Amino acid sequence: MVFKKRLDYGFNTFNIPDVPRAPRSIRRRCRSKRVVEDSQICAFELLASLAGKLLQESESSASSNASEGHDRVSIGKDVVKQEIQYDDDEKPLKVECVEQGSCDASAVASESTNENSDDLKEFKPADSVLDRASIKTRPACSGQMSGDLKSVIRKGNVAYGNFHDDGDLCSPDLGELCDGKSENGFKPERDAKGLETGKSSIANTCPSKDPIALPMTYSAPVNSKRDVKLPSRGDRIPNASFSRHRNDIKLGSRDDDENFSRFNRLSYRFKASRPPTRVGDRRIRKLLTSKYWKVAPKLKDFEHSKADGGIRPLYRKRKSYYNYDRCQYETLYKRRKFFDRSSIVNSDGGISSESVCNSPEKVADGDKGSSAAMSHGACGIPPLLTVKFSIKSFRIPELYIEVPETATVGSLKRTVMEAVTALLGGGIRVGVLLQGKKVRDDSRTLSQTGISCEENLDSLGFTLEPGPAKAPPPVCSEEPPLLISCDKAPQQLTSLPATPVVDTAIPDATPDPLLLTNTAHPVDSNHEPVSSQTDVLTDQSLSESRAIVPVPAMNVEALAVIPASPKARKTELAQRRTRRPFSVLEVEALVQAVEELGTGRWRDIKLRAFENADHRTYVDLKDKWKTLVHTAKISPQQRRGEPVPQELLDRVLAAHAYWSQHQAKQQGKHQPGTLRITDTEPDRNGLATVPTVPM
DNA sequence: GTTAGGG
DNA sequence: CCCTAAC
Repeated sequence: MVFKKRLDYGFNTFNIPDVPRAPRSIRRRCRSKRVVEDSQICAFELLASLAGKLLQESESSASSNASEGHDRVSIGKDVVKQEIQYDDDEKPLKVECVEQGSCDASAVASESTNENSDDLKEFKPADSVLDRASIKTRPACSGQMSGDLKSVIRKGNVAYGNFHDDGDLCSPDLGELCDGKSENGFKPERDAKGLETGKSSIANTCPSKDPIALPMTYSAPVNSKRDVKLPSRGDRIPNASFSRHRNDIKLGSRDDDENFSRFNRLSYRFKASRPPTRVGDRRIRKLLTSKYWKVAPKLKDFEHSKADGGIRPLYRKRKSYYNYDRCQYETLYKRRKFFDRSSIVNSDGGISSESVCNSPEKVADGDKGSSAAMSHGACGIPPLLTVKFSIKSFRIPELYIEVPETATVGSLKRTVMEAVTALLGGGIRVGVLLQGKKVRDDSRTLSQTGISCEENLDSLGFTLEPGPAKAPPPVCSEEPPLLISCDKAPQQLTSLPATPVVDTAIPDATPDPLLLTNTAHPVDSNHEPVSSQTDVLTDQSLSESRAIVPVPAMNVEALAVIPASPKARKTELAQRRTRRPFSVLEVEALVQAVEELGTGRWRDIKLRAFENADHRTYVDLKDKWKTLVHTAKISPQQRRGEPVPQELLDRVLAAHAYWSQHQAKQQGKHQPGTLRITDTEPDRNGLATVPTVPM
């Protein structure tokens, strides 16, 4: 929380300054500031609550008064209220944008609000951000949320209904959506709703056809209504909030291996943004230096260990794992701090994300884009013509991975992950290829470069290159082009990741918190661990969601940090690992291992009982044992968390007493009489009895 | 890199 | 869980 707050603040500051000053209403201002903080803090909950409300409302209202505008309104109001309370920030921002006339989503929303309060309100439920996401997904999704909303909306607004009806919404016709939205005022508020929608969609796993579409949609609406739109800050802000949500979500998931893996995946995304630290990071850095990453060594060690059965090998292996874990952990933890950035990365499409783009229409917009668009908008340049880019996937630098046949799929994933992490961690740069040639002049406009020509769009590609990302000035870039659109989005395109390295970079913020959410959700909901490192690709739904979400912009923190001081980074680094309480099974395994090996040999214990639990380090085991001993000594009433069977606690005390006397360290041979097991030599592998808990 | 402890 | 001293 603390961190978050910091971030938020930083973000706020950042944003505020960024936002081009436009006349804002006082009210809005207040809101924005307030909101930002609040929303960020508990965006997730807010979303959840909002969703719940929306559903309820929609149900009741819809059923009772379908046609009445009032009903709608009421719903909208409720939603709005909540949003305001929780997510005020975004709105205010939006408002600002609107005033400026630059924001897409926000603009739409504002218009709707102002012009057609009724319709608009109804739509509001979905945040702008959400909208994007939601829009795509909703149609496909059967989620309650979406369904409810739909019904309500339909009743109230024709446009909205149409939207859904199209069903294909997802598809392609952003224009329609946009129009409908704008007209109806669909535009919604971003905050909670957006998240909700995103969630619902994710949860439902509805496969959205065009993940990218959302962003597009976003922009589209703006265009439709108004030609010009500036980039909206609102987007950025929302992103921040989203990112948070995402984090929360992520955190929520855990414990399973799968989850863990997810974690990793997610983490890697984040990781990209944050500066490498610790062992894992170091490794990564090293890896980065070379074009290829080889993971094999670890595996080799592993094999040897098995063959030899010698401790040595195991030891190595363990170490490697340890490091690995470290990395993962770090990533995860850091992700919180960096999540913003990371989110950006993600949204952009991380390495593998597919994003889709659809509409070829020219739109002015801003929010979406991760970077470029935003920046442009910020500048306030209203491009008449916009180019839309659809990025289906990123092309990444060649990664060479070598693993033994005996390697497990999990290890392969980790390996890939590591490579990707390394890549991201090292910093990524986006390159633009036009007709096979790199476009190096960043100051040229798309039209000048020829990118705006449809003929060239086909030959347009984005690449991710290792190397410190240079962060283009986030806010205003000279480049005017807001969006790039290409009908045929070249597959090679990749979204850009903002700057991973980020600390320094202030890259454009990316806007979408949604992505984060989406990503998270999908993962949770259905996806199985995808085979490939990038889950995103695998899952349609996932891809969608991800695609949709743009990803978070850099993180607020980063931004904040920049201005502030380098120290901030430290804080970031400090990110704590997510808490993963030991399960009874794990405790059981730990107790048994300690009974056999004694205390003081945590590395061996780790190897014996938790070798496959990458998230449990020997330090963790040692700490757990410490707490177990303490727990066993206190009264049951004083214990917290998942109750540990008394039987285990008794064993803990027995083993603790035994080894305290025998000085476990000396030799593992002695086993306490109380302890059951047996045999052995602790040193080697003799005892296999201990169950390994896969976590 | 491990251990052991304090925080 | 984190951080560190000590080894």
